[in-house]
Amino acid sequence: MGRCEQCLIKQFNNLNALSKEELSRISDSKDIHIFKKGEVIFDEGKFSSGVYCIKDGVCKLSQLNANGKEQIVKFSKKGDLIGYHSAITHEPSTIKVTALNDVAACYIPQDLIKKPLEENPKFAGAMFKTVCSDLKEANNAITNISTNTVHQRMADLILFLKETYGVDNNNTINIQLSRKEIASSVGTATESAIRILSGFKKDGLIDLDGKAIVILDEEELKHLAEGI
Amino acid sequence: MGRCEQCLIKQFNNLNALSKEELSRISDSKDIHIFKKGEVIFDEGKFSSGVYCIKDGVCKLSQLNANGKEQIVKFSKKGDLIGYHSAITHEPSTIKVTALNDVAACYIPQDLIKKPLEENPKFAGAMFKTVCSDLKEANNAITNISTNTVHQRMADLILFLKETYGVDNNNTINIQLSRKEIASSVGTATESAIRILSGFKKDGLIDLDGKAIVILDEEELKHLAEGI
DNA sequence: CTTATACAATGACTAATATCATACAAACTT
DNA sequence: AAGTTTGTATGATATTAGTCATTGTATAAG
Repeated sequence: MGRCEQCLIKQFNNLNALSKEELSRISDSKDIHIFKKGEVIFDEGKFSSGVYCIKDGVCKLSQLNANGKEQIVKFSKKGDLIGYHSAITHEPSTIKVTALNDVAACYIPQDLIKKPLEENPKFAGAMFKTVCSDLKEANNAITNISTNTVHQRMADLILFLKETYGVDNNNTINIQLSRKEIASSVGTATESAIRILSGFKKDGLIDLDGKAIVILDEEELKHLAEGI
Repeated sequence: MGRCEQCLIKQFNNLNALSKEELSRISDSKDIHIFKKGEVIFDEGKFSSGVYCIKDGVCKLSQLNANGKEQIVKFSKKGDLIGYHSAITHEPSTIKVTALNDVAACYIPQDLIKKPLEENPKFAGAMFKTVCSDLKEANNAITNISTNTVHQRMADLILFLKETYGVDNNNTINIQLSRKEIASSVGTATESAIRILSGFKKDGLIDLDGKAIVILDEEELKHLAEGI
């Protein structure tokens, strides 16, 4: 198994703020896991004894409301550290993390994150900025959901997915979500999500091939997202 | 002007994790401000060169969407540190902070916060946990707004205001918001907010006297908030 | 290969919420 | 005090989005 010291993933996260010794200690204890599409990595309400560093694949971070309706609050990116909140505060996790495709992730026992967080100001500062940035995004999501229409948010999601996961040379977005997941991210009913996607296709904004979404008219999607 | 070392407000925030020296340095440079009701303390898009420690009064933290519609993302509590994100990252503020009543706040130049954040692990850790907690709340708000009805969110807001700011011996909530602000917090149109409040009054859940809200049936409000 | 199960699509209908219009009351202005 | 602006309230209507029902279509399981 590869060593953290050589791992290129840490270019994408805060682990590159760690010292050689700290990294080496993590490397000695870490454990690589492969999660199959659909597998739950962390569950809401459970305690986590460590943190996952996402090497490959994409996860959804979601919450259930009182009626069991799911809301996706975030999609992970390569390098994301997952589950640090619960590991640090010793509170049960408030989010559920599920693999959207096959995910390779390194499990890091909580102590090896907590210690540098207390002792390494560079790492602590980087983590602090990351959480601040997540908070900023969450606030934007609140404003987006409550002041924009479902159409706008759908256009916004499509653009976000392109921005975050890229497209192939066919302009097909490099991540496939079910209609239900799209609905849970936008914050609408599955049928509404399907209808809006069909509408976008009819209007020539996108093309749909099963779960694959092809972007045809990015400019118009941007206009839509801005409510013009 | 009082010294931070003696200030009781820091029982409510992370400044009590600072050393005597750090506190003393802040005390030497701090500056107490009084903001009148309605005054803007920080504006969205502006850079902030420091942090405010709220001693007294309540602020709303809000964002404007593309069409100029306001969304309140948070209400401040006594002791809250406001504006640290912008001060630390040197990015323009993504939120606007407005006094909802007369607010007394101590201005602390950013360096006196940034330095302890880098050098004092206890303070850094406390701040980290605070942001994590804010993030958790923001995620809950996302789920709440997109999966619950306006009625539920209104009941939820009323209970939150009671919980956070308390009631007098008449069961009147100790903070007064305009109907527009209530709507901006719940994420609905002002008319809808007014209609729902009138409905709650008609159903004997609350009483309304101008901007004052009297809680009459807390149990039923809780049921409503949970969607029962 | 066939059956079972989950997912996608669409129509019909209903419910929730926003918008527009108007009236009145309260709070400032001059 | 009269006028102006801002906030509150409510009805009528339009729009949006959710729910229920049905059909077709993949995908998985036996």
